[in-house]
This record gives sequence, C-alpha cells and structure tokens, in this order.
Amino acid sequence: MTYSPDEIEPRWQAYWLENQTFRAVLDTTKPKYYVLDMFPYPSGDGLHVGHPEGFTATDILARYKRMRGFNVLHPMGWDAFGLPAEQYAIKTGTHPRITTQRNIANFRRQIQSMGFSYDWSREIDTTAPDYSRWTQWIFLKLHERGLAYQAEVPVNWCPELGTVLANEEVIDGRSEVGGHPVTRLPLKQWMLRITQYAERLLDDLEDLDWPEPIKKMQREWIGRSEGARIRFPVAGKGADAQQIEVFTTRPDTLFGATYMVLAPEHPLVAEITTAAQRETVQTYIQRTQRRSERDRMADSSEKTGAFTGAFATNPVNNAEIPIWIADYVLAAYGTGAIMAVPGHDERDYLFAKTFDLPIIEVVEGGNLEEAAYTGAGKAINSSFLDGLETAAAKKKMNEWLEAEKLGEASITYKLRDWLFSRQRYWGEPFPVIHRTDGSVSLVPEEDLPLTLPELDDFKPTGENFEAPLARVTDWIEVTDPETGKTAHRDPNTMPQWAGSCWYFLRFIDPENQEAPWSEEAERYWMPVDLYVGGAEHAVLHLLYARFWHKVFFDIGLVHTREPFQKLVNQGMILGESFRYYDDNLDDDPAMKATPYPAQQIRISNEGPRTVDDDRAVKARWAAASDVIIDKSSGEARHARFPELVLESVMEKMSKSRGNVVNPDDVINEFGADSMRLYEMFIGPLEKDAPWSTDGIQGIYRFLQRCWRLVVDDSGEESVNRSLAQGPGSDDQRRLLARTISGVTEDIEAMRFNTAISKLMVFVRDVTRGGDELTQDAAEKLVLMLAPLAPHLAEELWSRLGHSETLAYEPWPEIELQLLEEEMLRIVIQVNGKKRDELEVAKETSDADLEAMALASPRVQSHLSGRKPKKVIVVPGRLVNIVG
RNA sequence: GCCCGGGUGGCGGAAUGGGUAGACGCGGACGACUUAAAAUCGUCUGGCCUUAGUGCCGUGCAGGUUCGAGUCCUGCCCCGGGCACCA
Repeated sequence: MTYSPDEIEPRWQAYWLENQTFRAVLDTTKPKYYVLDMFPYPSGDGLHVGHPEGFTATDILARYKRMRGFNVLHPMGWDAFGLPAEQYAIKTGTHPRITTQRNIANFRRQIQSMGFSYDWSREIDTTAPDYSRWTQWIFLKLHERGLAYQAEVPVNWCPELGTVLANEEVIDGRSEVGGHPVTRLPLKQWMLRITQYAERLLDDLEDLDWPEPIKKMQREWIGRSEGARIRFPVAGKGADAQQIEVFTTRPDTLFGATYMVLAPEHPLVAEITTAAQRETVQTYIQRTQRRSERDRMADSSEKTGAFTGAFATNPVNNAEIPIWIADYVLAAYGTGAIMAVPGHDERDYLFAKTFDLPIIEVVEGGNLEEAAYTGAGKAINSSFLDGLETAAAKKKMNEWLEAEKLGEASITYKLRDWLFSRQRYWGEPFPVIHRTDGSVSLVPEEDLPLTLPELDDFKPTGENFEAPLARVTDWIEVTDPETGKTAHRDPNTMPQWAGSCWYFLRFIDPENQEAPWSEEAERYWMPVDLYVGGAEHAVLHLLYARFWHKVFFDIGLVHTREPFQKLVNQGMILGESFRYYDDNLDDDPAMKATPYPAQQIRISNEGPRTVDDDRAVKARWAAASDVIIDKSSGEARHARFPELVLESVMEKMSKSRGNVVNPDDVINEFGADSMRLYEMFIGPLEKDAPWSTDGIQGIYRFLQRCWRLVVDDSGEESVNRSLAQGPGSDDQRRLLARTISGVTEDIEAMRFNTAISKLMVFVRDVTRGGDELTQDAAEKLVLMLAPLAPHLAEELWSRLGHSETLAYEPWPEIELQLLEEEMLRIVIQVNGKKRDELEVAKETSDADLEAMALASPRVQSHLSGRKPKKVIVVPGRLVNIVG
C-alpha cells in the first residue's frame, strides 16, 4: 500500500475518539498545561483554511506537552450566540437554534477531520441552557457588586434594517451589512462598570507574556491621562454661580486659557446661553445632531462652533473669557468641557484662528504666529509659574488649585463603561424583572436559566425601537413574586461577548451543576498557559474577558488576577484572486458592463476611477479557477473577456472575492496531515501567508518519503521494512541527535516552519552514504513527527511494532555527547571575504586554527605576499585575516 | 496626521548576544527509470562577465560604525495593519 491518508486518517480519528485518548482528568501529581484556542463562531459557511492554522499550532503544543509528561487540557467549543443566525432567521424563518445546531455539527465534523487532540467530553455551546444559566448567574454577581446598571445612552439605530446595531457593526457611520446609514438615539441600556477596573486592567498588562502591539493597543484603548480638574465660575452670577468643570492635561497653561468650550450636549448649555444667542446656539446644536459621526471626524481640520453669550472667570487671574460650544469637544470624555489654550493646543489654535479669539503664549519654545506650540518649555506670562519647566509648572499649579479649592490633580480614561444590552433575540436574556415603579429585582439563582421563548418572527419591533422579545407578551409579563404585582422582563439580550468572557473557566469543569466551576478545578488548571487566536480580538474580547476575570478574582472565584498568561496571534491565510474593474455600479445583471484592466485604474478618495475619463468603476474579483494564464507572458486573462489582463491579488479570504479554500477539499486530496504541515510550513505562525495549492505538494512528498522509510510499498502489497538493529553508524546517530535538538528547540519556540525543515533534512540525509536506517532512528523520527502529523505517526508507530497510541510516549532524548563530538566547519576570511573553509575537531585551539588558516594556499594567494596585520579568531565560527 | 509591523532569489521563506546570505519547500532546467506518460529518484537553479575565476556585484535607497553589517546607528522611500478632534 502506498501512503494513503484517506485510509489512515479516519481510522486513527475513530481510535482516538473510541479510546478517549485525549480525555483530561484532574491529577494533582502531574504538572498541568492548559492550551486554548479562541473558540469559533460556527458560521454557515463552515471552516475555511484560515481557521485551522491556529488550531494546528495549539494541537502541536498540546501533543508535544503530553509527550513531555504534562497533563494537558485542550478543549474546544462554540461561541454560538450571534448575529448571522438571527439575520438568517429573519430572512427564512428558520429558528436560530436549528441553524446553530446544524452549523455546530458541520464545524465539529470539519475540526475532527483535522485530527486535533481535543477532549471532546468538555465541548461547550454558549447557547445551551446549562451554559447560559451560568452566564446569567455571573450577571447577577456583577449586579450585586454594583457593576451592572441601567442608563439612557445613545445606540446605533439603523432604520433601513429596522434594528439596533452594535458599535462593532457600524463602520464610518454606516451599517457593516449593506452600508445603510445609522443614526444615534437614546435608549435605556444595561451598562457594565468596566471603568472601575481601568487602572488594574492597565497595570496588570505588565506581567503578561503577550505580543507588545496588543498590550499597546489595550493601553491606548484604556487611555489613561494625568492632569487636573479645574472649576471655572460662570461670570456675573455672583456667589452661587454655576461652575464649569474642565479636565486638562496641561494645568500649567491655565494663564493661557482665553475661552472655554462646552460639548453641544453639555447640561449647562441651555442654562447659560443668553437670550441674544439662543437662536444661534439652537441652530448649531441641531446641525451637530444631524451631522453623522463620519462627517464629524472627516472634517477635523475645520472647526465649527457657536458663542453662548456667557462668560466664565479664569480662576487664576480673574479674566473674563467667553464660553462657546463646539462639536470638537466630546460630551463623553472628561467633563464634556474644556478650557481652551490656543497657544498650546492645535485644536484650540485652529478654533481661535477660525473665530478670531485671542492667543496668549505661556510656554516658551514655539512661534505662535505659525502654529500652536504643544511641547514642553519654560512658563512665561504666568505669574507665579514663570521660569518653571513644564513638569514643575504642572505640579505647582496643581498645588495652588488644591490650596485654593479651585481644582485638583486628576486622572481620566478614554475607556467608557461597556454597553451590555442588544435589541436582539438570539442572546442570553437578562435575569431581571422590572417593576412598575421603575425598580429592578433579580431572578433568584435557583430559577436560572431564564430561557428564550419560542418565536416565529424574529424581526425587531421597528416603531419604538424595541427588541423582538418585547412582542412576546406572555413571556414579558410576569407577576413579581415579592409584591404580587404585575412586572415585566427585560426584552433585551446580552451581547455575544458575554459567553466568550468566561468559557475558558467552564472548560475546566464543564459538567458542574452546583457552580460555574469548582475551586479545585480552578486551582489546578488556571491560568491558561497558552492562548492562540486572531489579532482582531486585540481589545474587545481580551479586555472584556480580563475585566470579568478580575471581578471573579475579587469575589474569590479565581486565584489568578489574569486569565491568559501567554498570548499568540496567528496571522491570516490569504487567498489568491484576480482583480479587474467594470462600470456596472449598480450590480444590475441586465446592464451591459465594460470591464477595465487594473492598469487603467487609479484609486481616488471616492474609490476606483478610470484613468482616461475619470469614470467611477467597481472592483471585481475573478476566482483563480476562472482565469486563463497566458503561458508565454505569464499574464492572467479573464475567461469571458480574453483581451482583459488581470492583476493578481493576495487578500483575506472571502466569498465575494472567490478566493476561499475549503479544508474539506484539501483533506480529500492530500489528507489532514499534509494540510496541518503545510499551514505550519508556509511561514512563521504570527505572519500572514498566502495559501498555495502547489506548495502543499512538497509537504505531501515529504510525508510519502517518511512513509517509505518504514514501509516498502514497491510491490503489490506493502511490507514493513526490516530495519537495522543496534545503535547504527556514528553519522546517523549524530544526525539524529542534531535533529532532536533542533526540532525540540523549534517546537518550544513555536517555530514550526523550521522544525519541519529540520525533519526534511533528516529524512533526506538519514540513508545517505549507504547507512541503513535503524529501528531506533525510525522510532525517534516517528515520535518527532507525532505532534505535527499525528495520523501518519500513529500508523508508522504501530507498524514499527507498538500496540498502544504514541500520544503519551516520552519525547526522544538527545545524546548530548554526540553533539559534542561533531566536527566544526570554520570559515577562513581575508579582509572580511570568505576565501576558504576548514573542517576541524571541536577542541582545536585558537592558535592552531590561526596557523591552519595562514597555511591555506588560497589565503596565501589572496594575501599575495603581504604580512597579515591582524588575525581575528571567532571560536567555533571563523578566522578573519586582515592584511 | 500619529503609532506599530515589514521590505532578503521567479515565489513562500531560512539565517539577528554582528561572523559562510539564500537552509527547507514551490516553480524551472537537465538526466535516470519507462514503449510512453504520471509517479519516483538524481544533478543544477540570486545576478553579471565573449578573462567562467570559489572573479565581481548582491538582503528597499543613501550614508555611517566595524577586521567583518541582512543584523547596529542616521536620514529617506515603499507596502501592510491599528488609532484618529480623548483636551
């Protein structure tokens, strides 16, 4: 039999399942290793080849660590609440539960066909009542600690879709799906007080073994700013005047504050606006409300605003300064009001120039005729601060403000509280009851889970912006068990993030009926030692999960401050497609379209346009299979328009581009082992890499070579080769030792591409020079192959005479003394250029090396009689002769 | 605009406490086996040179440090990603 993955792989997958080979059992006598993938959302499209990249990496680690004697927890589950199933339900009337179960079954089948060593007895589905019960339980805990509250906040309402969208579904003020406009309108929402944990979320990043860019993104998202809060009394209102509080990072520039700006939504705007200015202000406020978020950001170089007619007193010098409103001041950040220091802030400078407001220089170092100076320098025109450097001036001003009770040092964060409710059906219902008096009571723990009612129509309730659940009267209306009065349930559901905030904790104890997890399991398994997933979750999922984990820590439910000790982001697998452009902008199939080659197109702000007549066109993609490659020129041409030359593009895989590769097809053709190895071989895990069907051939050939080292398949029937017994030749033993050493190092560092390369070298060289392969070398090769290509390894292991799985065989040991005995290759350079090479024993002295180098005829010819000025000997590496 | 990554053969990529640039794989060329093809195996494969030499050039560009630079420093260019009025 030749190497036949289609026969070997299903057989071993069945064996692993039947024997529960990878079942993890809590065992405190063994060290644990918890290796976790970001669990997927089971979409209707099934897996694409990008998914298994991270899963393969964690599987290699899981299998390797088992062979290293670790008790490995390696689970898989489904983040199964979510929008696509609900959108599909709206369109087709199919219940999301049905879609979800179907998709999960497909995902499970695909994942199992990759041969991953998951402990399937721990499989989780976030939509299962047994799971959502505990998600709701956690909500109760958050509520008890005052971390969940309700507030009237603006949400993204999309009239076209008739639904409210989550922030992450809105891109540039338009819906991600369909590109429809989205407006903001206030609705009563559940909020989680993540801001209370801002400082700890920031500080605890320090000790995490995470990629630096991810930590940085989290730091910036939290956005800590040190400064001061300063209170400005509104002028002319006497002793009981209102005060406007501002936050500034530059209290040292207070003498330069020449006006104030409130956000248009600021509560004091209505009160302080003078009669004369009322109309102007009203008009401006209406205008900013109409302006979309997108416009507001796009025109940041233009400043707009309106004068309220009111003045404030600068507390440091009693100067009367005008109060303006402008949409460049954000209501939700700081106090929603600023003191404007046009001399030393670019935005204030631009605003002052636009409205002709005074600019005072209070920090030396710039030229205020040209631009604001935002750097540090000596304070001037600032009375008691004059002459002080910026840092000292800030400190002194803060002390002065505190002494005068006009303000105090303060810290502000960009991080906002987490909007936690969605006007959706397919999510966890809130375990609360709203009483008619507006108070809220919690559903008792023992009554959980609160499950979703059945529904036929999943459309949102358009008119009053309510979730579909609001229509289910017999579910919504309840009797309050405490008062006996009518009350109602919350029609909103939790966002998809809720389930993924704690799934890694359920994995450690998934059957527990008394608690979300047991203390014993948590003490043993947590934290997650290695967490692998896409960088797109850099802030949201990872920040939310860290937040919940810290709350669990405070309640005493977990013993570590952080859930994920080491984080690795796998890159994206890119697909190849071919691009051209056409002028059918409306996607009207009846319209006759003219296609354009990529060369005739330039990309402007509004999108692609033709070079000659500047006509707007649309980018189109042709799948690689629909393209004709011109052999002589190498040009790609469109199948239907052969005169059209296409440009090849490597991009994220998506249906619309026709560049999606289905793992099922790859497995059918080459097998799961080839697919696993190829994904690991194309480059470093963290980097994006293009998928190539040609490249996988090389991997397949390599696996065949491994097969043939053990199996003789030249005849009709395959026979296991009779391998040499005994230790084998020194060359073979040294090669083996070198390979084990390199492969071990590479796997530990997750450099799987170079690990595979070293195994290829071993297989290429092991029978060179006529040495017969020994049983020992073959077994060690198979063991090294086991984490990477487990099906082939199991098969060869059994053909080598073993009856048990190799999953728990010890990882091969290195014979260190063999590495020591190796000869060294020393490069001989003359003036830094390689001229010769010597093979010497490891213990050769520097002096001997120098003598041998000088004796080389090649060196002598390049020196052409000159005396060497200097000889540099780098032990074990090279000799450089300078002459 | 700001902040991260990253530019190495036809392609994916190796090599960074400075020390043989191009491991390994794809693609390509030639050869062996075969009636033939596929598969397999073997050899070669950065560029240049009518001196074919272990000759010269070569890791985005221009400089610098060093006996020696893909690796370190300075200044640019290009590509990818993130953030974007956060006071």
